[in-house]
Amino acid sequence: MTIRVRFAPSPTGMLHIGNARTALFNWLFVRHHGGEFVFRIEDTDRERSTKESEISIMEDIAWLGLDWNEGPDKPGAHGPYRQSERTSIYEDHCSQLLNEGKAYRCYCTKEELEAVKEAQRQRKEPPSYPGTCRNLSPEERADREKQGLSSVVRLRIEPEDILVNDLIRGEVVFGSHTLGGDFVLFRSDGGVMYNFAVVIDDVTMKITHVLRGEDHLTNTAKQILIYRALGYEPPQFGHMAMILGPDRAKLSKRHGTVSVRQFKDEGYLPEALFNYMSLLGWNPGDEREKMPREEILREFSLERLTKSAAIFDFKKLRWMNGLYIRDLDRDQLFAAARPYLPDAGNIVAERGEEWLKDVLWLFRDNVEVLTDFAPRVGMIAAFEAGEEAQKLFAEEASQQVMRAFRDELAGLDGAKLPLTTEIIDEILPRVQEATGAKGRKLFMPLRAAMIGSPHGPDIRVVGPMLGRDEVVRRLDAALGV
RNA sequence: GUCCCCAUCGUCUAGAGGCCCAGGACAUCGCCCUUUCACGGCGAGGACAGGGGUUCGAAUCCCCUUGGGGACGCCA
Repeated sequence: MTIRVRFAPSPTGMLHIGNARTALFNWLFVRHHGGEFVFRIEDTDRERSTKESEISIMEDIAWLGLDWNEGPDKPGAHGPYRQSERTSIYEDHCSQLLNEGKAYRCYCTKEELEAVKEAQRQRKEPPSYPGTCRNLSPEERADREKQGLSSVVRLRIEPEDILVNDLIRGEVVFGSHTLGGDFVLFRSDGGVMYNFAVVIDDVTMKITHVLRGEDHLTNTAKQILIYRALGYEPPQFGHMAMILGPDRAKLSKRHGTVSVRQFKDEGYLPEALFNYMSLLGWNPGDEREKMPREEILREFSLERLTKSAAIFDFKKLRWMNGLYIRDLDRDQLFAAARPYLPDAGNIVAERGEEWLKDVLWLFRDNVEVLTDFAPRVGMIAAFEAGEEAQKLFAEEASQQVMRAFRDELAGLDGAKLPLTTEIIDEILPRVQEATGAKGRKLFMPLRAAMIGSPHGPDIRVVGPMLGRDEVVRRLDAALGV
């Protein structure tokens, strides 16, 4: 039997990093075993679901390098793949349960239910549906229907222990009485409830393995009851540990960057995010951390999943992203960084693409995310002196160094141009001798004048990139000429 | 409150009874490389939550306590 997994987000916002990791692990598992990946959209909440987020979620999953065999955009044998298009399937199953007496209609109002719940809270009892409409006689039911009362459909639960045989957690037992009573399958407005839709979808889509977050563990008990009522065989379940924020609470917006789109916008590489996420709750069993996609895929196994929740370490992700940036060759770096340079168009028009590539290459060791390039490139391309540079310029010693260097350059024999590293190496000792400045006293003012910051790349390399005239111009500017 | 899950450095983790007075990585600090910053290299500090068992021997198995998380919707 081929293994089939699914990723089933609800399109109510950007792809969250927790969901992305769920998708990633499903993908790793199924691709490792040569199975099929189903993309399903859980849009039964019509209020909050939007087409835009459906699209953006699929884009982001694809950006991460994950692919799927069936989905809203890839019709297959088990569609449709949007829950909003499957209502008749749910309704049929619901009628079946109603006819068999395994489910029943409940006419309680929200107010009545809320009052019951409140009373239970007062008594420090767990909230639970009291079963008011559980054993309505046919007459009572007809009476309520005649009154035009709206109803929900509830599943009839009997006292029993429900065993969840979890791939990751082992055997977990739930008493059915802890589930909050007969739960709702269909809303009074005719909308299907999550747990019911999921079961029917997973069955009809022939899903064999359900890998999801641990927050669904209690749902699993309910879902097993539904499988049983419907007479279906449940799939294998595996509940993965959660990802937490630095405060140990479920990772959410207030922790900062939590959507894949945001990470992309902030200049993270999909390879880095892929690698980092795969290490949250999984590891290859040895000391490897930076692993290419294929290697992770090859070695992935459910047995190596961690059971405890992991705190998302933004710093470590940044570090790893820096590693991946340094893996890029000159052209790849240019392609990757260009979208993050607001001025790229002008710079290329003015100095050419090769020049920009040189600059990016020069800064690649100083950078952790792609957005780090912009300010650096900006300084060198447009020469905006930063605060530290300004301070240096004000010093008399710096002025002397800059003036001496400027005069040397300005007086350069035309035959010696264009400016090269060798020429600068000839000039530097003379400047040093003339001013008595050496070490950082010598280099920092010159660098600040050239790129706008006392820190950064070797001026012996930057000089030739800018050219003699431009360097002189910048020195003049720094000297206040 | 009830139910469920989890528990090794600040963080991610290795560890499936002796190889562990616990290894790696991020972060932090120091040194080296570098006429700057970074990269890179080397090094330091830093953990088996507590208590009972089981065993010749426990980070590893069992129990309790504590701590953390999750779930208790006519949301998904």
